[in-house]
Amino acid sequence: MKKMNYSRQREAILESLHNRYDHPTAEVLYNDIRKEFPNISLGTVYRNLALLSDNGMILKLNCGDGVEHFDGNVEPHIHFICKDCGDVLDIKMDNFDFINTLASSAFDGEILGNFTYFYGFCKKCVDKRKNEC
Amino acid sequence: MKKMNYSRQREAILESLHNRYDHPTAEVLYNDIRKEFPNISLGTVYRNLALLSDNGMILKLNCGDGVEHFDGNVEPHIHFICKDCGDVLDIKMDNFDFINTLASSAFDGEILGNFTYFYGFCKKCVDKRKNEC
DNA sequence: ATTAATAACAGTAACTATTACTATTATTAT
DNA sequence: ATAATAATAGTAATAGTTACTGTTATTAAT
Repeated sequence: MKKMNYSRQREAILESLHNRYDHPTAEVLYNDIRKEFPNISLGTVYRNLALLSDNGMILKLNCGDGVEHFDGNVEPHIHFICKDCGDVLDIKMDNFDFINTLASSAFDGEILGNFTYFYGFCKKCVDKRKNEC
Repeated sequence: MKKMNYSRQREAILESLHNRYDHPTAEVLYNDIRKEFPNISLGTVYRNLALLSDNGMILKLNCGDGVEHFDGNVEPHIHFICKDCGDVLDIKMDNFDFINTLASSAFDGEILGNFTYFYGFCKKCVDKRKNEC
């Protein structure tokens, strides 16, 4: 692990990530952190997100929208993507890695794991739709 | 569905996709098709891939490497990504959408489905590693 | 078969997300 | 306090993708 000096910007990025629930993109974090550090540069945000995820302190997520999302919660958990608002939320469900065994027996190679995202409508958007009717 | 006139370029793209097993990117398809149509433009490849996937004739895959991959097989099936060579292969396994039910009971919203990718080493790369030892 | 309407094209420019570069500033160990 | 260097802001560069433009190909109607 490369030596890391303390930096206030990096601390703010990590803190912002820990205070959120929606697994933001670099751009979203950048706009959030600019309230506290108006001069922070987008490059700093990207560089620190890369450092933090390389060191296992945050997760980098590919949610299928072509943009990187970040997660301050490194405990194993599952992600849900809202088709309506695009938010990425956590699902605290039991581990289902037994599907790896199902896949192994149908595949001629070595299965190490899976990435799985659930999608649908989050509570917020389900309620919004109800109110529109 | 928007009106589509016949085009030789589009036919070649679809045919190339049907003849492959590795779920290529637009760039890879472009280089493949240039053997037959040396003047085809990358924009034409992208435009046709978008048209074909909008019309349900091919699949657009987000495999987590930040680049779009395409699949000429629209039958429901599962994908595997090789950590070594990057190839995206099919797994013909039983449907495991019962995990949606597991997720639903742990989530306060509406679960419609999941995307799942398995990863590991494909047969080709497992064999390559054996030979290196 | 000709023609008119327009879909598709090649080539290029523009755009978006991300990474790399550079001169300056901040942190840390001595 | 100082020296070494990590981190920064600001900017330039890159990669993947989409949009634009004038020309060509396809189609449907005469």
